[in-house]
Amino acid sequence: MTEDRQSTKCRLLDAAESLFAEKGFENVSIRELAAAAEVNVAAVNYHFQGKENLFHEVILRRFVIQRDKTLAALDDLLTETDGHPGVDQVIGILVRQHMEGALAGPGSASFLSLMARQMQPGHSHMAGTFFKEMVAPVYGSFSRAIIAARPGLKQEQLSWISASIVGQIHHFIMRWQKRQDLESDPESLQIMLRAFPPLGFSLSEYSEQVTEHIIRFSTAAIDGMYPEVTP
Amino acid sequence: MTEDRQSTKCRLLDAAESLFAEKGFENVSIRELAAAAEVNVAAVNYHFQGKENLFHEVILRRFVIQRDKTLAALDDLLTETDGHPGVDQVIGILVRQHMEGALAGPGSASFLSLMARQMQPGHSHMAGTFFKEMVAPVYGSFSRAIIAARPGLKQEQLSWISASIVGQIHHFIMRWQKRQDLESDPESLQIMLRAFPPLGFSLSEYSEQVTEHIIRFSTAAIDGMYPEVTP
DNA sequence: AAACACATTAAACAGATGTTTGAATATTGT
DNA sequence: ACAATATTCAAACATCTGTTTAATGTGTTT
Repeated sequence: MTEDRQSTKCRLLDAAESLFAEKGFENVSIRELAAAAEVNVAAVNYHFQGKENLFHEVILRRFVIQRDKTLAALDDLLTETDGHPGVDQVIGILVRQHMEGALAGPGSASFLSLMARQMQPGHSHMAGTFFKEMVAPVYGSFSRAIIAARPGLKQEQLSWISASIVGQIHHFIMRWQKRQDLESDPESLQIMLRAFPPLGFSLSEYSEQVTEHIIRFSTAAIDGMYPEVTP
Repeated sequence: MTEDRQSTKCRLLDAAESLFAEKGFENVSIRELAAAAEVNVAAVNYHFQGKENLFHEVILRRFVIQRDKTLAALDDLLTETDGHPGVDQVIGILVRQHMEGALAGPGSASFLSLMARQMQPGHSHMAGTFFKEMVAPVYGSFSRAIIAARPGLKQEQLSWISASIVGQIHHFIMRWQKRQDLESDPESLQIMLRAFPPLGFSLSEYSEQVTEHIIRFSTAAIDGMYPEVTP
């Protein structure tokens, strides 16, 4: 049946995404995967020709979703603002899209965990696809939006700015994920909360606060480094 | 012999640090480790009571070195400036210490690679030690130095600022490491270089440019968000 | 020199790993 | 309804994993 044919493949992809994000590629056995997806152990080799390939398809699928969502959101902003968005609005979209994809998704922490693992040595075969399909389009669209907001900015200045912004985003996401890991170690958790109080709130509050901070921090930096030339 | 007793242990630690940073904990077998260190396979269990423990000792050793270097550098700055450093100087020290530790070390990419792996799920038992021995002291000293530079800043504002700075540092280091991985894939490398030209330079030039950018970006942000109250 | 604790060694261990097999079952096209 | 194709399944495969063993070597102490 056509529906079932996708069913096992799809159940495998879902289970894999969740498990890989949670425990890491090397720490998930095919048998564990098969059990979680309620399929036979041979299914992963039958449908994906190996564990490695399954991993590739998992992150590719998630990347495409994330990319399209971000591109659409940037597009919407440009039309809504008649091509003249604010820097804060553009940055806000980038932050929110990443936060949602990383902390909301099915299984709570899927996208950025996967991406972090993808970034590790040993998985560099996927790096090419990742840059071509994910980084390049999103970065291009983001750059155009920022330039629409600040026509004076040069390409190289933009490279630095976006790197600083993305770096902050990933770091704040990582902090939340680490916070979750430390639930089992109350003493360490307390130390972490003392050093970074915002982690004491709920996920949605944390997301809001982080978003607002990155926007304020980054726009202030941009304004300070490259003052807007308003005639 | 006393000298040799340390020799195998030390060779094992060195080999482990390099291999773990390069390939990741799970992707290095004890036999591989033993071969690299030119010791017997049983040595790691004899001296470290297991692979996991060896990993702990490896990152603990590196963390202590890194922590002490950073604390000393911050201390020096405070005495040199009679307790009144500039924000840019304080940030500069944090950035430079991280860049050196991450990109210079023996085996080229040791410290931050290890730290990134340590941050992964499954190694949370070390997270407690990490926060108590590494994050807390460095963050405390860094905070005091920043407050010495900007007496008006509140603790919570400091939390956000330092998170943004550390996030940038880690991200720029990660970019350089990923750039190295892509040497074998010229096409992807070219895409990466087009999106982020600074990676086209040498490591030392990259470090300098990154340091300068983070300092400028972050001080501009701080100045913009929390204007200095100069009477 | 004998006794001692420590270190190194090659070999073996038990278990988990990814993958393959070949038969059984289900789905499809005609 | 029948043949052809696609999928599922339990079992077996070879290999690699971390760890242990028991024997041998090494330097120090008595």
